[in-house]
Amino acid sequence: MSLTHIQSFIAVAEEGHVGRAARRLHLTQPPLSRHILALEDELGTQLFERTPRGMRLLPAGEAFLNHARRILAEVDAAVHTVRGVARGAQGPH
Amino acid sequence: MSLTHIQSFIAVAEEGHVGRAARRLHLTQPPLSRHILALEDELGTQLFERTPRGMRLLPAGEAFLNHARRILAEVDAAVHTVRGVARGAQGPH
DNA sequence: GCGTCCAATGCTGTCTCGGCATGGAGTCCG
DNA sequence: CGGACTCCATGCCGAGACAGCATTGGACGC
Repeated sequence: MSLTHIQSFIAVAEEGHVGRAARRLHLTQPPLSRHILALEDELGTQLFERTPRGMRLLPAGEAFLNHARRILAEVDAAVHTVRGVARGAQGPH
Repeated sequence: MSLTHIQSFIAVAEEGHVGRAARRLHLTQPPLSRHILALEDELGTQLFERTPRGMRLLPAGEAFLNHARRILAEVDAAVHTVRGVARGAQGPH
């Protein structure tokens, strides 16, 4: 499980389509497909239903999506907070 | 920025010592030291003060520690939630 | 000053990972 | 039917990342 995998998952969930998600992430389809498979393997359950049209979220996937977004948001908040603290402690003299 | 780096950061912050943190993570000291340096580089500020005794958190590091713990906790929650949903949707027939 | 203890760095082998090419399943239309 | 099309999955390979070993460099304490 890595932040990259989580990002890939969100993109696929939102696009419903591995190929489109790949373009959005400036990646190609095979590695992205493997990210999803790796996640499903690690979590021990399928997150998507494979349809001829693309990928549809399963209930487990819906649940994971909520957490996934929160994780990335928290990472983002961490970066901004730290930069703010650093600026505050060092910037204004 | 990766979950591994975040985990490394927490261990060093809690141990105040790269070597001890390395043992705790079943890792050696050099890669762990590089994890911290990579984080500091990415965040654009130092997180620790290097003392002859080890590593002491700077204010930016304290701020990051809070977020870091929340990130890992959220990841953990995600895993458990998904496993729970999968169990619920599949286990009881 | 010398031994000790710490993190940082140089280097190397291995493993990961992304991209290319291809496979295989399902669907639609003629 | 059958061929074309659209998906995701997989085999393969080369580049880059990363852990570990060995060593350096700096700071204390005696």
